[in-house]
Amino acid sequence: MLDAAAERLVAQGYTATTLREIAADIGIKAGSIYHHFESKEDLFIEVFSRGIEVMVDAFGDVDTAMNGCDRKSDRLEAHVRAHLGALFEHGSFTAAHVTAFFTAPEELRSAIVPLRDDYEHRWNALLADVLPELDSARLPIARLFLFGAMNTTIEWFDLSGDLSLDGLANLITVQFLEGVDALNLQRSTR
Amino acid sequence: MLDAAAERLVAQGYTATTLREIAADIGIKAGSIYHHFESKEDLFIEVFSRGIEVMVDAFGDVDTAMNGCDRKSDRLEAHVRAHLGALFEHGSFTAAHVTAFFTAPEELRSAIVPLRDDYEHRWNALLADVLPELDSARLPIARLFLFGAMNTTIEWFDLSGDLSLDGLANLITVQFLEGVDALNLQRSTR
DNA sequence: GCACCTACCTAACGTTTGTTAGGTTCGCGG
DNA sequence: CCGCGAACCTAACAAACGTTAGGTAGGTGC
Repeated sequence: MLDAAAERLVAQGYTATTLREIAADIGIKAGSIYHHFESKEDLFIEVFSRGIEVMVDAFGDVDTAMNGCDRKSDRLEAHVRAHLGALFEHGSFTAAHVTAFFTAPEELRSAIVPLRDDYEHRWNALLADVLPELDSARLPIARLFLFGAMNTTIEWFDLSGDLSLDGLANLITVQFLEGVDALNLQRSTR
Repeated sequence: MLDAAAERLVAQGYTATTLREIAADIGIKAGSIYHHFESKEDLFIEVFSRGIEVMVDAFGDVDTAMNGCDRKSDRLEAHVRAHLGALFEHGSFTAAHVTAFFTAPEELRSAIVPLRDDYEHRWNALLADVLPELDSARLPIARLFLFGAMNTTIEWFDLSGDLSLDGLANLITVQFLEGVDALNLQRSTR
């Protein structure tokens, strides 16, 4: 049911997604939703929260797996890959969060913001470690650039296309670190 | 009235924006809108179209103004600046387009897609000229990275903050061309 | 002064929305 | 076999939506 809600969110946004649609998707009636959630807002708070949860979990997994990693660019790339994985490989929760969060009403958003901040702080810490020479005031901006590149992939990237998620993660990381000119050097990434 | 519609779009998305709200914003009643537009869809087609129009015009202005420009990175930066200008300095049409386009119904979107394609082709041509050494298959991806960085600025950039639009355009261009490490060298851009 | 057009209003229409109260079905524990 | 709670349904509610028909005020041209 949360899955169905997330998929509708991605396709239609918050207001256009009706409880009757979600109910029909899973074969029940709209009124029955209120046996599991107190309101529409309550249901979607859960969906958005899980979207962040997936991202945070993926981030944590990479952190432990990459514990003794020497090359910092590899660590960054692994985290980029994890973020993209959350977007494309773990259901629609994260995708729903990224695309539909700003279509939700204010009250709902403010309940989610603390979770978002937590995830952003992790990335800030990561970037501060990977790029120690970067001015700390400029660090959040660099993160926003990176987030922009990663999150807008939902609007165009196709999992079944020629480019794999690993390849995409590599492209984004290289482009982020060394600029667009370096893209050509990364040909044979699968 | 189109302005009011665009501002509502930015704040609430397509479905959550009602004709009664727009009417109230400009001091008329909802029914009166139908004297100017055939339907809600019709009204927002006009709004989205103007959003692209603003971008295309800004692009064209830079193209003529930068005609005899030698340094290609300067040309690119000027275009980035123009795109950001369309987002922040020319009303809410472009901002509405970027934030709310995917919240609109399919039929409306397909009426706008040709205009979008036109704008994207201009950017592809520009990037092919500025970055001749870049593999042409990778060029659209580079453009999408750049668009991602530029368009997500709506979610965080503040015109009244320390960073100016010129400075932001410079940061994005440098980051795009040379990578995140180069950001530190671009301090004193006001 | 008459006709006409533009811009707006009033008042309603049919539909859809989130939500609720009350009833039904089914399975498990005792 | 009984009781009970979880999961679901039915049927309706008020509110809000896009939309429409018909009417009104003011200005313009003849």
